[in-house]
Amino acid sequence: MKTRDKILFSSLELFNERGERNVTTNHIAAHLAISPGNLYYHFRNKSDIIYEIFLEYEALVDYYLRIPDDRLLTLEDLAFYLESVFDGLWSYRFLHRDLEFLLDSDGRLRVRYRDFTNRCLGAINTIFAKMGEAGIIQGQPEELRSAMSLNVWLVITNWMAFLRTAHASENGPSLSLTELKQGIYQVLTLEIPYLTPGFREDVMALREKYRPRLPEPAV
Amino acid sequence: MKTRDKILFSSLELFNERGERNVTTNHIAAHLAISPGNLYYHFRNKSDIIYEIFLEYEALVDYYLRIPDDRLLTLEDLAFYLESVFDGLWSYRFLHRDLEFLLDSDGRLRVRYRDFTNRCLGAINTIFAKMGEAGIIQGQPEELRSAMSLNVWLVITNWMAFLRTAHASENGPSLSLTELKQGIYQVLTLEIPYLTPGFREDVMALREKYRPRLPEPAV
DNA sequence: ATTATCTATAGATCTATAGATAATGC
DNA sequence: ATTATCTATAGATCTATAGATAATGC
Repeated sequence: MKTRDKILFSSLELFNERGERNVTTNHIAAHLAISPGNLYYHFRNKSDIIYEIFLEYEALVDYYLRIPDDRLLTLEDLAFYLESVFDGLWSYRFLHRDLEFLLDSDGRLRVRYRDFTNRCLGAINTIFAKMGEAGIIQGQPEELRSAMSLNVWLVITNWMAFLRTAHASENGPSLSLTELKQGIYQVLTLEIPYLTPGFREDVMALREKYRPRLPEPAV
Repeated sequence: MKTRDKILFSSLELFNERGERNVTTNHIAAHLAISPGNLYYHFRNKSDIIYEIFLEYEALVDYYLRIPDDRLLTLEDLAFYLESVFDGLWSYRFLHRDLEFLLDSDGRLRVRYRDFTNRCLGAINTIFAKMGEAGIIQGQPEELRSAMSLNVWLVITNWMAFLRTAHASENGPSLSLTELKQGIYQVLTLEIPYLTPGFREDVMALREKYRPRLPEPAV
């Protein structure tokens, strides 16, 4: 692997593990056993590294959210979308953690992220519409569908923060992909009232697969 | 006002305006025209300041979420809960922005915040149950109600991040309380399918008051 | 010749404290 | 006497670059 790619790879790893805020260019260089000077030869600064990593994330999610235009959606499609999106969130989990700061520090990223969000919202909206066509959920007026799509987005993008802040033990936050995917349970909860009788049972069974195993801490 | 209180007040102000990450103890002292030494006489470090501010926030939200046990809930109660919670979010908006880092840096705060979250989730759950009793929404099995409460929490706590990251213009994020309260529209969207015929119209009218005025950016 | 890497470091912060001095309360 | 404040600074980072050196490609 070229040094430039190694830097991107290690940065992602360190950012995810320790949080972007806790990782400096020195840490990244030290982790790769290269000099800081070398790192700065390949990237102008930390923002540039983050920008490149975001581009990877964006491409991945755009790829996951492709929507077939020649056939109806199936339950398998729905399961794939949910699994994939949470896989993506997991692989680039540092991004959503410090997102506001990152966007404040980099105008390019701000614009790009805004467009990305709108594209995702559009995709969720289309998925809802096509689930209506496929008879999985009842059709909804456009306005309700938009608001529901936005709620789905809010739940998806906030689930990890919830796990890390509310759920974690005193010992510090150790998050697993399994826990993260319990977010799917929450997303499907949003759809329950709209399920059609023909698909209700199957969707509820899908949802059940992601039910949190461990009891929540006492309320 | 005593210096100690001035420090808390100014810190909150600066944190909200610029983000906790961008505000150092030096900035706070300079803003108050006192010496850094003086600041450290009153607080051991920045974490201590944040902890005290969190205690204020916690007390405020706990106060807002009190639930009457001698009468049924009304629509006015519902409107009050929603308005108040978003007011609280606004006044202490820096907290949710850098929450994960703050909890990682302060174990006391981590435990305290976890308990706070669970208390809030419990309150939302109880409010749902009492709205069922009052006939505003249909009664729900406990399990669905818990999952719905959690979704309400996720939408509430993530709405501001959404505004700041996705909605903001290139010119940088200028967020208003009015925009923030459009989150109420999203929260009430979650309840639509559960509304009873007798209250449906009134709740939809309440929701309508918070509909975003400006069109969302094109998707 | 060009590309990649290292050494060394200037300059900018930031945190937190020691020790002196001023203000206040009894 | 005690409480509040200031001055001055040590020590710890971190970013980013200049300039030297090594490795690579034609």
